Amino acid sequence: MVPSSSSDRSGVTLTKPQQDRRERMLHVATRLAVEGGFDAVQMRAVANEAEVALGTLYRYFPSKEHLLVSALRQQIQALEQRLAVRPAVGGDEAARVIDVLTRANRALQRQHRFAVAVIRSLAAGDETVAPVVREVRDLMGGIIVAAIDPSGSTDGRSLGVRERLVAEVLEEVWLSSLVAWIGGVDGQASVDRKLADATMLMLGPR
Amino acid sequence: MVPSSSSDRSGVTLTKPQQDRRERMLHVATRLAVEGGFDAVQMRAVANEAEVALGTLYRYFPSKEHLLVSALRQQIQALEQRLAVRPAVGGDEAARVIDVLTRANRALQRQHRFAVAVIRSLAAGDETVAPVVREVRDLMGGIIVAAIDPSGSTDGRSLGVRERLVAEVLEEVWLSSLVAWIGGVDGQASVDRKLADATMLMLGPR
DNA sequence: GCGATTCCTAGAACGCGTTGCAGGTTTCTG
DNA sequence: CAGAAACCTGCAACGCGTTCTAGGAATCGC
Repeated sequence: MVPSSSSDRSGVTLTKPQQDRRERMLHVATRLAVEGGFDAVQMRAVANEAEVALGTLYRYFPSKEHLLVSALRQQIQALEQRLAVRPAVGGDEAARVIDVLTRANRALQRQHRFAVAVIRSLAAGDETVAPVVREVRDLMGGIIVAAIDPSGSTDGRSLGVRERLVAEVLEEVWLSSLVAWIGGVDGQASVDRKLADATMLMLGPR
Repeated sequence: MVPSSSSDRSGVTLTKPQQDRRERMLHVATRLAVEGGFDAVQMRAVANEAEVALGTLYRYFPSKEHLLVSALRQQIQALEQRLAVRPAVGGDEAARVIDVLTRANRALQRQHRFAVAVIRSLAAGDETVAPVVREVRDLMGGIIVAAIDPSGSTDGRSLGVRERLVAEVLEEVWLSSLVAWIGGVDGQASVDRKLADATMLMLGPR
């Protein structure tokens, strides 16, 4: 595990007041997203409420999407910590994976507006957000891998090729069914169902 | 097959000049998206080049996302037609599915800018676009199902539950890996690879 | 401690999606 | 064919993401 930096940035280290500012901006963005969704996260509003100039906000997060995906990353990191404390339950691989993914979904589904805002940003296809998107996906992939193999081999070296691929596919299904949900194409129950189906198709008995 | 309407709208029938207008708007939107991507599809520009008032454009397509997803629907319908003429090749289910999905991807990958624009719109989560998004997903699902079972039983009544679920999962993987591609998270080759992996995991030999 | 550099603030300004409005034109109804 | 209704046009106006500028504040190198 990395020494002390919990909300790390790539490369550069931030001074204390800078970490504070960054934290405030993310916090305000999260709150506004929870309360009013994508449209309510207005850059001017975030800057004002975080007591920061608009230009500063843009210096830390070069776009609205970047800001929102960063907020999601924070949430998923929190989820990861909770899972480290209370790992997935269940006898076999499939049960554990379904348990973990269902728990992850509940967190999002409790906050539809927030989910819409961040998932939309995740899928916006802005090139400059790519690094953060990759982090989010890696984080989620790691969570799934950990559910498949909770033996604690941190680097996952012990995992077979097949298991790694299964985790990858599940990650895709996760994102995509969330997209279908936030778009009103599917109900929120079908996110869980699709993930369970996919899991059983790949890990369950034929 | 439905009588004569090829570019149908839900319920209402359009007069000839209206169909023409609709066609022009979609055509211009597609061209602008191919040439310059999401940002180049400006509502004023589309209206001007399609020789239509801005208000009229909004009457037909209540948002930019709606317009772009409709353009995608048109393309996928075209793909469906091509596939009807020249069905998927390959001995077993897995090979046929991979063939079809690879072909579908090539069409998109040849036009990165268009792909970014439409996929982004597909995932924007705008509730008013939901009906069109559903159509796109159903269309794609149908294409996959047809690849699994090319026996021609149009309604798919002969298909087992498992096959239906596999098609659903593949549809999710398709969208999600496209999202990863347009976001610059993955290279374009990995879209094909992920789809092939998922297909083999579910339809191939264990 | 002091100049240089980087960071932060306040706010104006631009571009584009979206909406609203005042008329003219086409299409429906009887 | 007359009147009504729906549709279309041209254009002004609003809101918000993003960029830019000018100047003050903090930080770094020596």
